[in-house]
Amino acid sequence: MPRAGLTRPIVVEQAAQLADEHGYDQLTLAALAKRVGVALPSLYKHVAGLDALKAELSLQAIGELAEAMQRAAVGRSRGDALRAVAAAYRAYVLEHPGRYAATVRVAGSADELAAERRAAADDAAQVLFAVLAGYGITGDHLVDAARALRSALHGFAAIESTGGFGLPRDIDRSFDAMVDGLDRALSSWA
Amino acid sequence: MPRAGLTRPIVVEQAAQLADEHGYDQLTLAALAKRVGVALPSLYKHVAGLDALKAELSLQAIGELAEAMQRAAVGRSRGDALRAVAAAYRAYVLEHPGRYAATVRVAGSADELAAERRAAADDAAQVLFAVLAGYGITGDHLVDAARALRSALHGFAAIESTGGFGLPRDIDRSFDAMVDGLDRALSSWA
DNA sequence: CCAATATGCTAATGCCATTAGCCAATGGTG
DNA sequence: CACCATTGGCTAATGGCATTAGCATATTGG
Repeated sequence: MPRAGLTRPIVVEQAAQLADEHGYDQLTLAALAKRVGVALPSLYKHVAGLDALKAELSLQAIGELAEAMQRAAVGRSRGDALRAVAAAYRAYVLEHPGRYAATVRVAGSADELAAERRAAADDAAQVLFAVLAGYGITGDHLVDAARALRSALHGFAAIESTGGFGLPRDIDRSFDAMVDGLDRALSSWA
Repeated sequence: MPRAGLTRPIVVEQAAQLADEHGYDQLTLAALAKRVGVALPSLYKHVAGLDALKAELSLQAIGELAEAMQRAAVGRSRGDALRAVAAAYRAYVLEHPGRYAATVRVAGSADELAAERRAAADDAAQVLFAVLAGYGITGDHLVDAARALRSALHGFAAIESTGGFGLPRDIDRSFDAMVDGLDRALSSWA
């Protein structure tokens, strides 16, 4: 029997594409095995199981998102930085809904990768902190502002990517309005 | 064999409690059957299956949340109304994380209850619209503002209820800071 | 070229959802 | 009070998915 030539990175990447295309809840070892042309148990040569695969995917996605935000922020400040980072965040979620869903893990999942995942999440947080520092926000207020910003971005993206905005009003405009509102709120934060 | 005396409302309520106590992803017909002291297939006499049960639960939860928001809003306006509704929203999610998770359904799920669910979601939206009207926001801007408000509330609640806020900073204070920021943003919306 | 390792496979187990079909409890009616 | 239709429970059987065990064949380093 000829080999399929799978590797751990290939398996994770295929899982990411499968999740993006068909939804995170459709990410199953059976579907993944079919996609890569291999019998289901063969996947266990590359990943430790479904949970481990999801943990791996989560780590990768958080890293990708952090990097996208970082790229967007470089060379900008205040409103420009905020708008660019917000747009990058939203774009990532729309392009990679399955991966993004994977980033939402119950904290305290004590898997192998928990520490790495925390580190990647920290990278993303640092980008937000840098943007907020441009508004002159410091100390505890910085944490408050980062949480508010993250909440808004996550909430909007989560609702949009599940089709939760029912009304006909253009969603791009609503997003711009929200980011403008964030800019005003941050300009007089504390 | 003595009867367990189940009814459809009892089954749904027990499912809600199970989801709140052990997590929405732990809501399974097997676990529910064990909880109510009945063999798994017996549940099919009351609900059409797991998906139907989840749809039912979603509908109930959206209704409960809308009602909580409505009660909080009555007799208040602007900042007072905003703060009360936001607090009620957050409290509902923290008290009923499993139910809240059920409210997040991919739109276009063409189940029997889709229309009723839309109606319940509309009730909730009306509360937000009423609050925002107090800020003098109208027309398309009203939709934008409602989406921003909903995004912030949903995002914060979703992150908090999964333990996603890592840093030690007090979460209550962060929530208050976010709501204050929303108040400022809405006071100069468009 | 050969041996060690890596990568694939089939078979077997267990959990969950679903359907079919049976039987007993319940409640209304003559 | 007895009868019977309905209702709500059950067991058995099926099928999907995850996981583990054990086997066989490619690949690769020496």
